[in-house]
Amino acid sequence: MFKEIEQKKIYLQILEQIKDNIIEGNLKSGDRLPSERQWAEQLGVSRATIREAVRALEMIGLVRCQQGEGNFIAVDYEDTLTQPLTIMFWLSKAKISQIQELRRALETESAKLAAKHMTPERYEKIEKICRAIETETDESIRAELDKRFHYEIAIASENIMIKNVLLSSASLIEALIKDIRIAILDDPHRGPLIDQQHHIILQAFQNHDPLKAAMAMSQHMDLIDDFVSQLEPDD
Amino acid sequence: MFKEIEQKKIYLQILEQIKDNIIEGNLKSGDRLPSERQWAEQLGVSRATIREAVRALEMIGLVRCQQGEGNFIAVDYEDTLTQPLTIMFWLSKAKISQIQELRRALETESAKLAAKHMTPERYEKIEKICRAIETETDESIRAELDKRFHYEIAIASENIMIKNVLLSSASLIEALIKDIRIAILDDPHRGPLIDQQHHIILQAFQNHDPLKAAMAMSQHMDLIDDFVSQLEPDD
DNA sequence: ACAGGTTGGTGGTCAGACCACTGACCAATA
DNA sequence: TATTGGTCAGTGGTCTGACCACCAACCTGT
Repeated sequence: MFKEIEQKKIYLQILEQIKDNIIEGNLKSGDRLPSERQWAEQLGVSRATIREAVRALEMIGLVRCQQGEGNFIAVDYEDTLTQPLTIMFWLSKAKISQIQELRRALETESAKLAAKHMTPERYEKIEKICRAIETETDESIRAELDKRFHYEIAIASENIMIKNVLLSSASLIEALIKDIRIAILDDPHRGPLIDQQHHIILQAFQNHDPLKAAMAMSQHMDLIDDFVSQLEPDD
Repeated sequence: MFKEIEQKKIYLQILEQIKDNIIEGNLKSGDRLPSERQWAEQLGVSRATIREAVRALEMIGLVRCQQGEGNFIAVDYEDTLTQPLTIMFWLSKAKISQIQELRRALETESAKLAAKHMTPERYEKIEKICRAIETETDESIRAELDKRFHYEIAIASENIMIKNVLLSSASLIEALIKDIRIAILDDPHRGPLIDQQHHIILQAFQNHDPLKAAMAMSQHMDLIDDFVSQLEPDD
């Protein structure tokens, strides 16, 4: 008979407005938001309310706050999920191996899509990184290159959702196991094997063979699985 | 020589405290937080600051705020990612097919892990849902059962990270395409095919065959892929 | 031309106030 | 007695106005 009257919290309304403005193109990465005082006046709300909205937006990585300078739309949304994912990890008392399984799922799908959409330019870029890994001797640089290898594949997947979730989970793992890449790359048993696996993945890319790329990446992930389960035995 | 002095924003310090308290077991799902006034006094900060922290926590689904009642730790963290994922989707102007690809990656891995860890009790539960789907005629109930089918598999995967990301992306898709399940299930061509696919998945579970489960689920996802790409043609 | 301080604007925090809402208690009523 | 409706204390939601720390840009005297 009577409709329920529902008053959305103001900060959610502000979020809506920002979303709409971004979709319409009025607001884009790096843009500066109105100053809090000015904005509050425009919207007819108090500064405290604006600040609550800004705080919520900052939490999910959409807004970057710089004291004395202003509030800005984030330059990229890659880290939008890192914070929430980290929280979720702690709260649900998950184990590192579970994130690794998550990463495996995304990494293989990412490789699959990358093989599907691979372009000569991107292939060359990734292959160059691969070659650099083989010749580099400094372990921390090798680790950095390995990171870029996966990063470029994620880009080449042309799926921004997978890319972002993948990067977030990867950085969560790295935050939990400091220098995990170095530890894995540096093992003399694994080193050559990794280079070989990289080559198989590359080859799958070159042949636009999604299935083979996925399988190769999955085997590549096995290495990391082993490493993780080794330092985090099953209960 | 000298370390940079960094004054973390207060709301981040509060987040840290909550995290620690949860990890130590002092704070658990559904628990009530101190009232804002009381809490502010305890921590020696103003209520506005407390509120900014609460707002940030609410945004990522960790805290539920009920006017006149109090602030509570969320009963589950399943929705921790839904909001950020939704924002990310809008901001990066992603396409629905990209979320679907994300979901595919997680759904197949979820099935794989579920087959690995399947117990008789869980199998029975899932099989029961499957049978109910076949006999049910009301399409909206069928859709609800289908949702539970996937939900139980996610639970059976025993990977809470994958489960939560999966559920978030699934609910994002459903938010974007209202009644997508009904639309897919209701197609007379697809109906029997779906039941058949469910059976294959079940069988893989029964045989503890991760690979087969993953493949079956992947084929199951093909159906949804088709549906999505049909109403969202490539650019 | 330049090193110095000044100044206006920004976000960060605070204190105190009022409103809307909830739940529990209690009195009046049928 | 059982139900209704009011009261009240406590909660989150919002507002106001103030002060601080910080930054960038503009002076200003050398």
